[in-house]
Amino acid sequence: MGLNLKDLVIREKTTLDAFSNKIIAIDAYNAIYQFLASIRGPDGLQLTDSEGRITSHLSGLLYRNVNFLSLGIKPVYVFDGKPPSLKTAEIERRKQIKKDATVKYEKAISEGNLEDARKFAQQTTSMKDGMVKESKEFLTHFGIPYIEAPSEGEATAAHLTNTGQAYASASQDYDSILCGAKKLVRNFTSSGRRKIPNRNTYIDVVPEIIETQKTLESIQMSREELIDVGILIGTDFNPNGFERIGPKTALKLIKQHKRLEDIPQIQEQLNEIEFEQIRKIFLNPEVAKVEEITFNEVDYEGIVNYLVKERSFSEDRIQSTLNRLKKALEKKSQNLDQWF
DNA sequence: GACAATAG
DNA sequence: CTATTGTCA
Repeated sequence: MGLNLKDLVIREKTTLDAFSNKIIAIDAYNAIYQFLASIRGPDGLQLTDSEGRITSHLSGLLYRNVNFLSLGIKPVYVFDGKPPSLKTAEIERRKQIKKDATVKYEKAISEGNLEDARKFAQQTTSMKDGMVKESKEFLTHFGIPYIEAPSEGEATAAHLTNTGQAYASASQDYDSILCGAKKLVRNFTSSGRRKIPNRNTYIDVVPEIIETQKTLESIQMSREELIDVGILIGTDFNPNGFERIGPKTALKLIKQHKRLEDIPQIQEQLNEIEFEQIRKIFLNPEVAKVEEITFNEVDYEGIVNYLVKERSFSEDRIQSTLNRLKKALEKKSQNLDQWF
C-alpha cells in the first residue's frame, strides 16, 4: 500500500500541459497495475482479446500515451527489477488480500451484486510476466523508451530526476519522496472524475506536484529524518508500522528525538525490524545507470497491426485515435518550423 | 482508465 | 458547455 505521507507533504495542483517538452519518469508497475485494476466491465471482468488474453493494460497504455505524446510530454517508463528481500512480508500480505477478494468476488457474483463484484474483482488484480513483456513491446511501437531498474522502480525514477535526465517522477505512491525525487507528480493523467470506493460520490482528480525540498522545508526536517518518520508510519518493508503511531505522532517523535534509535518508547518494537536496511533502501538504493534516453518515431502501422490483428481492438477506434495523435504531432512540428 | 454518445 | 452513462476487448 505504499506509505501514507499524504498529510505531511506539500501538494500543488497543476495541469498535464505544464509538462510539455519535459521528460517524465513513470513508475511503470504503478501505472499498468491501475489499468489492470480499473479497465473492466460492469461485472468486474477485464477486457480480453479473442483468445481470452487480457488487454486492459494495452488499452490504458494506448490512450494515455496518445495523450502524453499529443501534448509533447516525453514519458520514460521505469520497470521494477527484483524486489528487496525485506519486501517479502508485504508481498505475502498482498497475496492474501487477493485470495480473500477472490472469495468475496465469487460471493458477490452469485448474489448478483455487480457493484461489489467489480470492487472485489479490482482487488484481485495481479500483473503477469507476459503483461510486462507485452507492455514493453507496445511502448517500443510508440517510440517511447523504458528502463529496467535493478530493484525498486521508484528509486531509479527518483535518481533520474536528480541527474537531470527527467524533470519529475510520476507515481501514485509517496515512496518517491523518501527516495529523494526532486519532484513527484501524482494523478499524472488527463483530469477526470474518479469514484470514491464504497460511496456513490465522485471527485475531480487533477495532477498534483510534490517537491521534496519544499516538503522538507515546510516540516523543517532532513530527508534522513523523514525516512525515519516513514518507517514509523509503515513502509512496504515494515508494513505494519508501529503500534498507535500515525503520521502526526511519527512527525512529533522524530522532531523531538531526531532518530529512531533515540525514541525511548519504541525500542522494543524497533528491535523487531531491520530499520537500518530499510533506511538504506530509500537513502542509498540500487539504481540503473542510464546513458541516454532516446525517443523514436511512432510506428503507426505496427500499433494497428498488433492491436487490431492480434488483440481484437476495433480498427475504427484505433485509426481515429492514431489520427488524433498524428494531427497533434504535425501541429507541433509546424509550430517548431515557424522559428526557422 | 479513457472514450463517445447522450442528456440537460 | 458540463455532467452522466454505457462501452471498450
